[in-house]
Order: sequence, then structure tokens, then C-alpha cells
Amino acid sequence: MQTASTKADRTRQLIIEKAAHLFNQKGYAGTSLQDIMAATGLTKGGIYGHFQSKEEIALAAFEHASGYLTRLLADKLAAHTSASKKLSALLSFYKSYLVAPPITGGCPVLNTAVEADDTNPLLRASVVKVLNRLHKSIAHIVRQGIAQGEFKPEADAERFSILFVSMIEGGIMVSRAYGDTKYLNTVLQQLDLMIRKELAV
Amino acid sequence: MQTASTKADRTRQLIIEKAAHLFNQKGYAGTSLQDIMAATGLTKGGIYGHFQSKEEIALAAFEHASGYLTRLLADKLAAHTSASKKLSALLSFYKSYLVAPPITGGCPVLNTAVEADDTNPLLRASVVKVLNRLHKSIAHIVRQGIAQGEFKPEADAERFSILFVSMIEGGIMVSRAYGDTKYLNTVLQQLDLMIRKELAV
DNA sequence: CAAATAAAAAACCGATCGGTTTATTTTGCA
DNA sequence: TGCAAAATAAACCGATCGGTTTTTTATTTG
Repeated sequence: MQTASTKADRTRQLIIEKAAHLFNQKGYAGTSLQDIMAATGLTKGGIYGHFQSKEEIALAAFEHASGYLTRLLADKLAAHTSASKKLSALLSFYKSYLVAPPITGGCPVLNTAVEADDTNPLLRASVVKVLNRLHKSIAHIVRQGIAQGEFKPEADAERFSILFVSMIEGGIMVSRAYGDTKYLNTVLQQLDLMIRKELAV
Repeated sequence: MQTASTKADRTRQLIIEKAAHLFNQKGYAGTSLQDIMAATGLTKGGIYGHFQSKEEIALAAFEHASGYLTRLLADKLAAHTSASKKLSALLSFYKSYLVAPPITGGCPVLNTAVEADDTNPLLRASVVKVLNRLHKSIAHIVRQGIAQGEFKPEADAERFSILFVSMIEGGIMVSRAYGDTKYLNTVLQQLDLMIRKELAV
């Protein structure tokens, strides 16, 4: 089974990657076809040969960005077997998030959720899917930690994953608004404390 | 000293109020002059007699929205003298935030911060001002609680206010993405726990 | 290497963008 | 109540919006 990387496939991928950065920085409404044309070096005809609408590009771009981050994250997790080390790996992943963002413009989930919640049902649905995956994987780590005897049996996995995601996204928003990593760092530090005090036996 | 409420003043206020809801729901880039015209019943000429640009409207609208929320919040605080009751009042304020949002479209600080952080320095600066006021007032409550003997002397006021704001904003984002108050409620519950376990003597 | 096919450029489309100018209406005050 | 001033409507502006059609150029593949 070959990758069948035709010119079209590569061009489509180029559009998605460039658009992902643009949408993440300037938002869906704030990014124009002209922006995407300039970033890819293509004309409208070239772009619309691969996509039917701007929204289709945005959807593909968000799925690319979130998929990429999810893969990065999964790699960090795979490096450890201990549940608390997995959670620590997540924290260090987000610690480097702002200083060297994998996708320019902050967290695509946060950005897309905030813009799309009232205006774009398809994008919102895509955000919910990603959030579900994230929650599921964090809750799974906690349950695994309980099963392995690392975490207290009465630890609430769902509850912890909700706090984990909310706190990090909130910290990213505040830190980006200030242009100062201090806020996210404080949140990450608190999460580390919660892991050691509330989860660990 | 009379309010000097001329027709112009009232019209300007109408534009600001209608625009605040529009910008908060659809964002700055996603809101057009046409939208504001439809919401106010004015034509472009009528609007541009009061403002010089769309950005000026957005700035005034954000300051109106955040000022309004700040005042609502200050009222809740003024009803109590105990520091822990003040913090609880803040929690219950945000608990009713999603079910009956004072400004349609969620939290203006969150929405504006996410959209403006990379694109609009003036709006971003205005967001930072509001965040600073919020942090200052929460930290002040904690310090007051320490002085009144309600809270532990070693409690870290700055740190708590960072966690407070980040957690709530993160919870709002997640709950709005899902269309389910559960996530914000979990965060608020955790904050209540932190107040009783980490701050209270 | 040539024919068939796919991809991209170029030109074009109506609608809408933010913003301005000019006329008209409404307001407030003497 | 009438008149100046303020407020708004109406018409207009060039630029840009997202999207389509047509033509040219690359890329396949037999």
C-alpha cells in the first residue's frame, strides 16, 4: 500500500497547513481567502479545486491542527507507564506550549471553541469531539493509576479531567492575553499539587 | 449636576449596547456594520456620526460590557463583609452566568481576549486592564480575609486570584463548547473546596 | 514521448465590506 | 414658534469579500 502522494494531495495538505496557522491566529471570520492565497502562493482557482468553500477549509484545518496536537500528546504519554508520570508529561507539554507553540496563535481548541460556539455548529461539533477525546484520555490515565495502585481508589477520574482541561485552557487564555507565561505556569503548578495531594496515595 | 442626556447621548448608548451583544456573540471580525445597523435601526450615517470607525465601536462596546459586569460583581461583593462570603458570592455570580448571561454570547473578557490577542492591540490592552482589576479585587479579598483572621496567614493572595480567574474562564469556555453547565459547575465546586481547605483557617 | 487528464492561473461575478459625502429631518433653545 | 444646530438618512465610494467559469499549464500514464 503506497502513499499515493499525487501533486493534488500535497497541495491540499499545503493549503490545510497554512490555513491552520492563519485561522488559529486570526480566526475564521478574520481570515480571508486572500490570506490563504498569499500564504500558499496559490490563486483562488487553485484552492477551490481542492475545497468547495472556506468553511470546508476551516474544518479541515482545525482537524489537522487538533489531530497534530493530539498526536504530539499521545507520543508524550507513550513514553511512560506510570500514571502520575503520564500526567506530569502532559503538564510539561503544556508548559512548553506558549514558549514554542506547535501551531501559531495558541490553542486551536480554545480559539475555535470561543469563536464557533455561537456561530458555527460544524466547527463547534468538531471542537466537542476533540474535547471528548481529551477528557477520555485523561480520565483513562487516572483510572489506570487507580488500578495500578498509584492513585487513591476514591479518586474521581471524570472530575479530575474536567478540572485539568478547564484549568489549562483558562491558563492559556490569561497568559496569552497578558503575554506572560506566569499565569499558565501557576495553573500547571497547582495541577501538579493536585496530582500529588489529591490523586496520589 | 444633571445627566445631560441629549438625544445624541442616548443614541450613542443604544449603539454601544446593541454592538456589545453582537461583538460578544459573533466577534469583532464576524460583526459587520450591517449587523449594527439592523440591531439599532440606524443607517451608517447615523452610526458614524457617533463613532469614527468600527474599531472605536468595538472598544466602547467591550468597555461597556466589561464595565457592566464589573459593576454587577461589585454589587454582589458589597453585600457581604466576610471574605469567604464575598468569594462565595463571586462563585454564585458565575454559576448563574451561563443560565442567564448578562451579556449574550458568554464572557466578554474571554471572547475578546481570544480574538484580540494576536490581532488587535487596543482591544487586548483593554482586556488586560479588566483582568488586572479582577485580579486586584480578588487578591484584595483574600488579603482582607487574612487580616480579619478568616484565612490562613500564609495564604497566597496573588496565586489564588490567578487560579480563580483561569479556572472560571476555562470552565466557561468548556461549558459553552459543550452547551452544558456541568463543566463550569465542577470548576466552581472545586474553587469552593479550595476556599474552605486552602484559605480558611 | 504523446495523449489524456489533472491542476492551477486568470478573468470575472454579484454582494458586501468599512467608510464618506451630501441632503434631509429632527431636536433643542431663544 | 421659528430658526440654528445637531442628528440621521440616503446615496455613493473604491476595495474586498467568497465563489465560479474559462483558459492555460503541469502532471501523469499508456
